[in-house]
Amino acid sequence: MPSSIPDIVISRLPVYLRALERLSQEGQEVTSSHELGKRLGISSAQIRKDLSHFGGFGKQGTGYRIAYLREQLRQVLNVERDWEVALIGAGDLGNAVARYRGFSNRGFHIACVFDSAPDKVGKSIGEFLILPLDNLHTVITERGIKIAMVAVPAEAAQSVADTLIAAGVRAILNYAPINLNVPDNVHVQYIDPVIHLQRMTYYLD
Amino acid sequence: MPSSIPDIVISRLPVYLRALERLSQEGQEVTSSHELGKRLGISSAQIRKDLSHFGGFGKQGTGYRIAYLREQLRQVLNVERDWEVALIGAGDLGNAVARYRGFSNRGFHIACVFDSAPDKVGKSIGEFLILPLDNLHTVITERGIKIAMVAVPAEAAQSVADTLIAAGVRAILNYAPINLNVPDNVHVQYIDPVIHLQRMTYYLD
DNA sequence: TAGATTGTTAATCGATTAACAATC
DNA sequence: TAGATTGTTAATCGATTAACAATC
Repeated sequence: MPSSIPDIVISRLPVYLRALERLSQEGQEVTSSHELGKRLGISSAQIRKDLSHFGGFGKQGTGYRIAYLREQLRQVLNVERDWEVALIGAGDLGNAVARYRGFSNRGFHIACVFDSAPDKVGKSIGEFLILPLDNLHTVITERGIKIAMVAVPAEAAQSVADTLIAAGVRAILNYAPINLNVPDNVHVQYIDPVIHLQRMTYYLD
Repeated sequence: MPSSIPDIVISRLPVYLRALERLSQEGQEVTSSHELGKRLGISSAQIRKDLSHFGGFGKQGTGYRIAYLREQLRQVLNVERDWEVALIGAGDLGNAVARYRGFSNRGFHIACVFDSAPDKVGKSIGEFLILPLDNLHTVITERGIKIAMVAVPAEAAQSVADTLIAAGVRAILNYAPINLNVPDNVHVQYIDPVIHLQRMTYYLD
C-alpha cells in the first residue's frame, strides 16, 4: 500500500513540528489540539484529524506530551536523520542561502555549493568551496545526495534541475522564479517572495 | 458584495502571471489553458475556471493573448502600481532580502530598512540607510506603507508584527520561523525554507 | 467524581474535473 | 468549413468541521 495520506496533511506537519519546538523551548511540556490550533490559526479538529493519520499521540483529558509528539512528527517527516543538501548557484541569492543559519537542528545541512561561472569556482562562501557545475553529477552521485536547492537565474533553472535529477536528486527547493517540469517521482517546492507578496496585494486597496 | 472569490484561486494567479511574463519574454504572443496548464502542472479546466471568476479573457478557438491576459491579471492582483515595502531586520537574512534583485518590475520595491541594534542603525545595506526601530511607527505612518517583510529572530517577530500593524501595515511577509497572530484584516505569508524541505523528506526513503 | 480532551464518524462544505455548447 | 479552444454547468471528488462516545 503506497502512502494514502493526502499531500495537504503532510504539508501541515512541519508547521505543527515548528510550533511544538517553540512550545518546548518556552518550557511547556504538554499541549492540546485547541491550544495548538489557536497558535496556528487552524481548527483543533483539523489538527486531531491530521495527527490521527499516523496514530494516537495524545491522551483524552490531558492532551499531547510535547516532547513525545515532536519526536513522532520528526519520525513521520523523516527528519530524525540529518540530510545533506546541495546548493546550486553562488550569486547573491546562493550566498544568502549558504549563509542562512536556520538549517541546523532541523534536519538539514548544506553539503556542497556549485556555480557555473569560472571566476567563482575555487572561491569560497563562508565554509564552502565553490565547485564547478561539471562536477555536479560526480559529487552528487558519489555522496548519494537526494536534496538540492536551486538558486540560479530563471533561464538556467530547468537545465540545472534536469542535471540534478539525472544525478539522483529527488527533492528540489527552487528559488528561481520559474516553474520546473520534473518526473512524478521528484518533488519540488518553490520560494519566490514576489509570489507571496502578490498573494496579498489583491486584498489591499 | 465583498469579494467572494476563494483564497485558493487568488493564490494561483501570481503563478499564472509569472508564467505569462516568461512566455512573453520568450517572444510568444498567444497561449492556451492547455499549454499553460502543461507548463504549470495544473489542469486546463482549473485555469479556465480560475480566470473566469474575473471575466472572459480568451477567445474560443484561439486562446489567450498573453500581453492582454498579463495586464488583466496585474490589475486583478493590484500590482500595476509599485508598492513600497518596509523591511524589518538587518541581520544576515535582512541583508539578503535587501540585496535581492527580484522585486523590481514585479510591483514592489523596498522603501526603508529597520533594525533594533544600535550598532547597525546609521549604517547602510546597499542603498538603504538602517533606521532605528523607534522610528518605525512614524516612518511607516507618514509614508503610508502597507506592506512589510519581517526578517528578525523568531523571539522578536510577534512584537515587531504588532508594532507594524499598529502603524497601519496590512500585509506581512514573515521570514521568521514562527507563526504570527494577527487580526482578520491583516494578511500574512510565510517563507521558511526548512518547512519546504520538510514537506519533501516525507516522500524520500 | 467532574472536567477536559482525544480519536473518529458522519455531515457539510468547497474545490476540482469532466463534458459540452458556443464560437472563433 | 473543420479544428480548436473558451467559458460554464453539473458531477465528482476530497477536505474540513461538527459532534460525541470513550477515557484520562
